[in-house]
Amino acid sequence: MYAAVAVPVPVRRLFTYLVPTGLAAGLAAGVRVRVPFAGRTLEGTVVEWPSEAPEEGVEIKSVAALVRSIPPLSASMLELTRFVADYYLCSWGEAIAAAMPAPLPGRTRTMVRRLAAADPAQLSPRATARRGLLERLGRAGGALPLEELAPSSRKIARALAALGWVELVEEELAAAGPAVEPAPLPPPAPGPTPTPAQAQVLEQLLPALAAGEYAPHLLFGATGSGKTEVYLRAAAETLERGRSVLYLVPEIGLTPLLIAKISARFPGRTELLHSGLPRRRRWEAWSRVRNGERRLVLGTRSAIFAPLDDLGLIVVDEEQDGSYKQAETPRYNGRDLAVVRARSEGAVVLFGSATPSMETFRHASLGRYTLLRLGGRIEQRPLPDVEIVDMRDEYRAGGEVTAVSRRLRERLDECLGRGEQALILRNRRGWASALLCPECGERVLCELCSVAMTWHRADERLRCHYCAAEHPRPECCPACGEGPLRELGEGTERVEDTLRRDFPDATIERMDRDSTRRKGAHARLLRRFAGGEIDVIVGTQMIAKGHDFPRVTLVGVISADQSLGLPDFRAAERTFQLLTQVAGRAGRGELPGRVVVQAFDPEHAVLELAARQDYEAFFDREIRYRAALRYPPIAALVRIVVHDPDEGRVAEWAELVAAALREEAQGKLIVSGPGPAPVERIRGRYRRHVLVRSAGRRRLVEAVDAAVAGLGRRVPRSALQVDVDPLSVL
DNA sequence: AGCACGCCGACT
DNA sequence: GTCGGCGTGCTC
Repeated sequence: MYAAVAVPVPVRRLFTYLVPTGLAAGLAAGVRVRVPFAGRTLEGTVVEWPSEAPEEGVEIKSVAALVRSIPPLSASMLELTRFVADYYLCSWGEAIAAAMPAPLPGRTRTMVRRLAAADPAQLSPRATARRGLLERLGRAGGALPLEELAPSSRKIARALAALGWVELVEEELAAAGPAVEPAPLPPPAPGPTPTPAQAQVLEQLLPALAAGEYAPHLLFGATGSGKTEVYLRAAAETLERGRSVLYLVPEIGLTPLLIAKISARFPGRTELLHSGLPRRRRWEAWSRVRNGERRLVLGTRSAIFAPLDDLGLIVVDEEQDGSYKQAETPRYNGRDLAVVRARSEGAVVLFGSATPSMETFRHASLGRYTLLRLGGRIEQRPLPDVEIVDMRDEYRAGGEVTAVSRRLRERLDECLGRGEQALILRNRRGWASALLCPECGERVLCELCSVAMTWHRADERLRCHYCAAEHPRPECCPACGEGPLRELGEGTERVEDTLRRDFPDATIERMDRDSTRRKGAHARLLRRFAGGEIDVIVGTQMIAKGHDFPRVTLVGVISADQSLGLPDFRAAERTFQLLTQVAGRAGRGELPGRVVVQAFDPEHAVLELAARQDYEAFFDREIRYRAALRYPPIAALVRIVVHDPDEGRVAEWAELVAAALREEAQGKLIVSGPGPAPVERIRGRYRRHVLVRSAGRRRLVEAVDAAVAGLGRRVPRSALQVDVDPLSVL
């Protein structure tokens, strides 16, 4: 009897194992097994039952053990992970690995045990490493776990095992699983009465939930329009009908209020699932869901794989958020998988956004998704009044020009005078974005990446934002030796400093990745702001997400048009979303809001559309641009990055990749490149990319798969990153 | 990915 | 002769 096993290695195929008679009874599709693989033992998943052995020439090994502590994957989860493997072009084993919590270390381990025959005295006097290991084993009572040895010592252990001096044995560790006794569940709490707008949307949504069939919806409503209550009502309805609910959010850290709200509303039914949980907790949570003890999962991207059965509803809040896309293999998009999963399970999908992705809004406008419009802000609060400031006027006016315009200063003055609060968005960390040599015109670049290093004055370090490189500020230009260096571009630190000078009596704090690095710092900052201890927060895009601050009446945006210049087809979309989101922070309470947007190109259509908060006009404009250039969502896109420390090899391999794709394309795909990636070098690796586009996504992915497979040995697979539906091409 | 295998240079 | 460093190619 044979089993086809998916193992977590980047090889897009299954491996066949013999099933020992003793294990045959417990084996079924979806069961975890330990199998010998290339000299080690891996945990894999049985996915198929081939009736015959693979052809000649390979020694078929046997399944080593059945892992009983992990419940088998359900048929629908096998189907979903298989889809991930075939669509995002990774191995099935990698897809399964992404779908489950990371293995707990020490369920089983390999021990190196010294055998009686081992006598260090018989070793050659030069075999110091071997003798050392034998002696170390002796001191440790004869055995050590292989995983505790350094890689070089592992090699020696294997050599000694081949000589018969030590043996490698699998040791089972006691799997401590706390027994959970099911408690009777308290009834769900009633929520607030829906507003008329919410009630109207629910009137359309509830019949879809009652039908119990696949039905995608887009809940389109401004920040503060009350989308959360619609999600919760839909969840209550689904649970009521005995089906389970999956509620996805971009980042769990931003949702403490939501967590509290959901647990209060559905006591005892909710499970939190995200990669920030400690491994053990993650396994416990996963098991509770798998066992059916919890029927509502709130989680981030990877929770799309939550082992819920009879799924009736998937909520994807802030569906446009880039966090739904995984940056590493498998590069899946949780939002897109929501559709795949809902379709196969007959569930309702509810996407929510004030600024939907171009993809989702297009589906809605073509009628593929039901568009649910959630009108006006709660209690009919008006949209904020937006002013666009032309920064060129600041220079024309003469005098000292800082990142904070005269208009923004006036507005801040008024705002603080009324005892209200303000948020200032500057989407760039640090003090100065670059240090420039006035003599030779060079900027201080990272040694490993083709980007300028950022000056962080707070801790006096020059940092690369692409790799870990950092060093003190050079006295003079590293290129020509002249000095001193000039500061270019103002980041959050500098803006914070400027504001402190301009408003010495106000309490001003900064919120960016640097100031929130320490655990709890982010929450503490927000708490102080909510409590009125802070008047102004200056920060990066993280200030635009989550949280409702009723006393914020002013939002300022510094260099709003900067991100429009990025060489990325989504630059306008991202800028529009960020501006709309941050503008939505102004005037959420009783007080009216005001937004000051500073730009060097104030007439840019995207800024004007964002100022009017006119999403649909933005969509119509942007979709025409995407159509003209054949970019998503009009065409499907796959990006292949070739990267390696050797520039020549990258160029050569990228040509091979492009040639293979053109061969495969047969004129039916658009193959662009190869060309340098906009960031040409990261961490010492040169990068060139090829973009492939096509109207039909299935055909596109199959062609890329065939082309990459056809490259065989000519291009090492590890030098390629294949990104299906990339969010950015930088 | 990560492991074995094989070839090379350093060291004894 | 060993040993270990690194490039290549395979893993049931």
